[in-house]
Amino acid sequence: MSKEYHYSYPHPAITTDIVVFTISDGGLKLLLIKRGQEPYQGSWALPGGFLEPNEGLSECAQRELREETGLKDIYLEQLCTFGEPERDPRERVVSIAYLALMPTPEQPEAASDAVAAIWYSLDDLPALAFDHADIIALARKRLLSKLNYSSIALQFLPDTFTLSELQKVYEIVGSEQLDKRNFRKQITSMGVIEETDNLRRNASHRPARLYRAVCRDHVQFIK
Amino acid sequence: MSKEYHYSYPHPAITTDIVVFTISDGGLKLLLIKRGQEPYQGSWALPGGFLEPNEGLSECAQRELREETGLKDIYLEQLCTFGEPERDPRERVVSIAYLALMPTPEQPEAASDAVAAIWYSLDDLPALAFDHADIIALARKRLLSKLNYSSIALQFLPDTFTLSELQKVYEIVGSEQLDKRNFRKQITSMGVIEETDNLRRNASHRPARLYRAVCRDHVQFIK
DNA sequence: GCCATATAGTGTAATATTAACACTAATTAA
DNA sequence: TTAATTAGTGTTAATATTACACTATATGGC
Repeated sequence: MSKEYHYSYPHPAITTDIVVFTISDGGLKLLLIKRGQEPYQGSWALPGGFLEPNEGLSECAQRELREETGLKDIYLEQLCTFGEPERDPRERVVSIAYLALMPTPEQPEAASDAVAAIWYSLDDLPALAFDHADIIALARKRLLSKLNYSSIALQFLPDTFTLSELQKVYEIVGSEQLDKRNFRKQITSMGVIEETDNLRRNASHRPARLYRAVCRDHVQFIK
Repeated sequence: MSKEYHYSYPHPAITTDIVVFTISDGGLKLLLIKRGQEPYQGSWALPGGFLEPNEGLSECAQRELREETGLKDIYLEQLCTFGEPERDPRERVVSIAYLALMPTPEQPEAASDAVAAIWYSLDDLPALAFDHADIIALARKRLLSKLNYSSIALQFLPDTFTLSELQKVYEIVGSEQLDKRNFRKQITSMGVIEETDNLRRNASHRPARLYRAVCRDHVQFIK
C-alpha cells in the first residue's frame, strides 16, 4: 500500500451516486435527475457527484442529494463501488453507490447540475447515463433481499404508522399480497416495532393504532 | 456529476484491501502482511495497494494479493468502501475492501511491499495499521451472515470434498456444533452440491463419498 | 339516530419445517 | 480376527408457517 509509482499518474476521480427509492401511488418510485451538462447532457441519471476534500463518503452522498434535489436527512446505506475503467467517457471515475430510502416523497427541486429531478416509476424507466442502469438493478435486488431479513421497510414510513401501512410497504416492495393476520403476528413478534398510545383517525372507518420503530437504526434479524 | 471544481484539488488515491480467510488446524485464519514501508512500517496490515490505470477494482485486488503474497485465483467479493478523510496519514486514500476465501491455505510468500505474510488466527490478532481492524470486523460479520443464506462456505473447500469436511466448515465459521444427519439433509436438499463417483479413501476407516459444487458461482438462497 | 360503508383487529386448525436422537457400515492397522 | 475410526442413514417430537372469516369501530349520508 506504500508503492511510490502511484504518484506517476493522476488518481481517478471519486463520485457517489444515490439510488433513492420511495413509495407513492401504490408503487415503488426512483429519483432521477436530468443532466444539465456533458457528458450525457439531457440524459436521465442518478443524483450524485464528486467527493470533496475532507468529506466522508456518505456525507458526499447526502450533500449531492441535497444540492441536486433538495432532499435531506434520509436513510442511506452503501451499496457497491463501481470502477470499470471505461465507465465514464471523460476520465477514470470510481463511484460509490448508495441505496437510500425515504418516506412520503417530497417533491424534489432540481438544482446544481440537474435541470430536472423527478420520481420515476420503476416499471417505466428511461434510458440512463453511464452504468446507472446496472447500479439501479443491483439496488433493487438488495432492497428486495433485505426486506425479509432486516427492518429496512420501516425506512419507507414516517415516525408513526399503522400496521396496514407497513403491510402495504412489504406488498409493494415484494410484489406479493400478504395475509393480514399472519403479517401482524410476524411483524409484532420480531420486536422491531411497538405500539403508541395514538390512533390514526382521519377516515370514515375504524381508526387504526399507530406504531413506531423500537429504534431508528437498521436491525438485521437473520436467525 | 459534472461539476468543474473537482479539478481544483488533487483526487484522493484509491486502493483495495483484501481480507482473506481460510480454514486450517480447525480454525479460521486471516492473511496479514508486515509492512515494509512507512506509514506503519513494521505493523501488520491487510494485503492491498493502489489501483492502477485501466485496471478494474477486483483486478487490482487480485494483483495486489498476488504481488504481496503469491496467492492467486481465489474467490473475491466486494465488501465495503472505506473513505474517512483521515484514515491514511499520508494523503487522502479511499479503499475498496474485498472479502476473499480460499481452500487449503497455501503458504504465502511475502514480496513487494510486504516483508512478511502469514496466516493469523482470528482469536489472536496483532495491532493493525490504518482502520484495518474495522475492515476485518466487518468481513467477519459478513462471512458469518452469508454462511446461512448462500453457498459461500464451498469457497473454503477444494473442487471435491466430503460432507464431513463441509460440515466442519460450517461449524468453524459459525462457532457451533451441528447435527450430522440434519446437516446432510439440509445441504443436500439445497441443490448446491452433487455427488461424484469418487470416494476419499486415505484413512483407516470407511471411505467417504466426494461431492462437488453444482456450479462454482456463488448462490444466494434467501427464500 | 340509524344505516351503509370501509378499514381495523383478532384465533385456530392444518401443514411444513426444524430439531433431537442412536445405531449400522466400511475401511485400516495391529 | 479384532479394535479403532469415521461414514452413513430414519423417525418422532417440537416449532414455525400457512390458510382462512368474522366482529369492531369509526365516518358520512339519509
